[in-house]
Amino acid sequence: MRFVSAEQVAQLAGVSRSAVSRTFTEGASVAPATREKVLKAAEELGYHVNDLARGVLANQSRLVGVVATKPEIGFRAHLTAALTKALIRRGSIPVLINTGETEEELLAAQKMLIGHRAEATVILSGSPPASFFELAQRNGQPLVVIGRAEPDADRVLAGNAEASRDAADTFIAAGRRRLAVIGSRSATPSIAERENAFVAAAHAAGFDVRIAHGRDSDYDGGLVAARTLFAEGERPDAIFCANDLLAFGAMDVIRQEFGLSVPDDVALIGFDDVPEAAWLSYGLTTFRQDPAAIAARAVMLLDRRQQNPDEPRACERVIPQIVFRKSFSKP
Amino acid sequence: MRFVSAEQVAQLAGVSRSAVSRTFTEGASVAPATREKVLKAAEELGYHVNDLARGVLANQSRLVGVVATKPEIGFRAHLTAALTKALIRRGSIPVLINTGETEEELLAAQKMLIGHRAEATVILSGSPPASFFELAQRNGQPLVVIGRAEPDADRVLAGNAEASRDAADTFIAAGRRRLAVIGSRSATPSIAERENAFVAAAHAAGFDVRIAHGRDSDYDGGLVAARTLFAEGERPDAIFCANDLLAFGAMDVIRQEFGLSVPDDVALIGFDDVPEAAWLSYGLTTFRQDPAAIAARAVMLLDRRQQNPDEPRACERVIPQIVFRKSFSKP
DNA sequence: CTGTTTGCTGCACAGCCGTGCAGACCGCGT
DNA sequence: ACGCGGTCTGCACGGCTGTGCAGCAAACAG
Repeated sequence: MRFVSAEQVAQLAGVSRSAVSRTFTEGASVAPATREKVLKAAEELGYHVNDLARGVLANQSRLVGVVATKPEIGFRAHLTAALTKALIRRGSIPVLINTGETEEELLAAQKMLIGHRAEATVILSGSPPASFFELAQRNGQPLVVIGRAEPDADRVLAGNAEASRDAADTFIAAGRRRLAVIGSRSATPSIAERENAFVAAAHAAGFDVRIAHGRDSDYDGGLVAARTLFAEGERPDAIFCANDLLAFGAMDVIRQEFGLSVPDDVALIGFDDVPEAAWLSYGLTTFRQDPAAIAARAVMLLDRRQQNPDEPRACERVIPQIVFRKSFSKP
Repeated sequence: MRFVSAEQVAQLAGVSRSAVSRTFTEGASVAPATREKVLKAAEELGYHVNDLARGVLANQSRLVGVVATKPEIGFRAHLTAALTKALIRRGSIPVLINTGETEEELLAAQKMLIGHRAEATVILSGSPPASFFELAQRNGQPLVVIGRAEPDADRVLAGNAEASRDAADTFIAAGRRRLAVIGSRSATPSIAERENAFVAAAHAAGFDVRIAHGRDSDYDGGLVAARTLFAEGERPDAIFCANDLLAFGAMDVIRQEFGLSVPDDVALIGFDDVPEAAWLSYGLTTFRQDPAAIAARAVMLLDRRQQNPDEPRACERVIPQIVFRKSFSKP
């Protein structure tokens, strides 16, 4: 099945193909009468300019790759959605590459994107190898990385360290003494940074921190980590969870399996503020990350990079704000 | 910033552009020696075939549009992820159009997709106007609709009616008598179908059904609907919720605001089986929909349609199976 | 009425690629 | 040495588009 081409429209309208092209080009010089004829013929045939061919000519495809692992989970789902929306509003075409963490898969995705001359790639997760950045650079493809301190690309970072320190200080100010932190073994850089910053801040204040890990940074990870924390050793009275999903898992174990009260026996703080954090069953105190704000920064970096390819790498920071709910009240 | 072109590779390798093209074309005839030279030059320059131009030539872009409203919410997040994964595996390039429900926005998205010669469009939500189908048809663009009985397109349907009838029968068989159903005012066809089928089945068995609606089919909608059900009138002892999110909201209101027990005072059944349904706080009995299975059917329909454009519209059904958890035990 | 300006139009080319076709070259048989 | 078959190669074209340039007609000024 063939799409309608400008040639066909030109024939029907009785003009040259150039006239058709000019009709659909902003600011080109066409007589109103011919323009009318062309538009009518186009309408009749259902013609739309072939943006692919236009892109080949102008050397810009308007495609932007969004690379994410498990884009359906937790905060990443919201970030992905916000990003695609922002890209569409900008006139770009978001290509969602839902890939595994494997290096090969990532490189295959990159080949696909470079093959289609994607104008830029935004990376939400996974740990791209050095060759990834090198190839992108050589093809002049701007790269924006979200949530990872990657010096070879523009990046948007959450204030993980600041927030985590804040969490530790607030726990301590509220009189909590037996601190713990829950992270995961398959930690993304963000998760690891939160965990480390919390531990460092607690140590700096003279407190020890028990550390527990789930397999992944999800609900099941929270279950597992909380069970190890409460099954033996000194039970914590305040736990900082590296993201909300971990916190939900932990909270459920604490309440349902150990019969303890949140926040009386154990205070909890999460990270991300996904909508579930406000659900009545949880009421999780957490650090709010605004996906729309992060997406806006990413798009801004993209714009800037495209206008000015040789500028030094930039880094945007979005500082999360704590939102107090039932799982830990303001001291 | 320019991408590397085949011309440049040809020059570096000291061959003609045709040789380069043939090197990267499956099944073309190139001498091993030249192939080697070309590959080496390509590697050195970081060359990748321009799939856009290739697409212009072959009249196929490999782009597939995925149109969804709020792709970050509930089951739709999982469906979107599964679909993009399936498309990538098939060698297609998923373009995620995250659009509002507005007719204009939908048509703008369609123009974008047709302009880029997307080979097909999969629609996950929204109610496209008739002109949408007409334009797609005229441009020979296959359309797959998920979860809506749209006669002008191939479609994948969940067995909403079967499942909802099953829910009613199971409630009744368990001795529940005061039935209710929770839907939403901004109902998608799926939600409405579930609601109606449940009511019809209950009526057929001689039972009345109280109906409550949230604004949207989400957690907040569940809160609002449950409050109206329990604030006045005869309190139900069994509620069928048109999706899991509604069920979570309803369950939280029933337990936390009215101090009732689920499942002792009120039994609940949801729909979708999102991961949260298995969380300890909820343990929701629900109908499992497998996003991967639905995605696979959608891709299958795509394949079939592309091979055989004139075949009559097809309809695939995926029947959900009930998963029993704490919120309502098997009678 | 004539010269000049203005506004459009069509031609041709550029930007990528795949591929039919004819010709070059190599190896081989006689 | 010469013809022949087969493999590869380069040329040129086709598939879409945007745009510089030259030419043409109309409008306008004198």
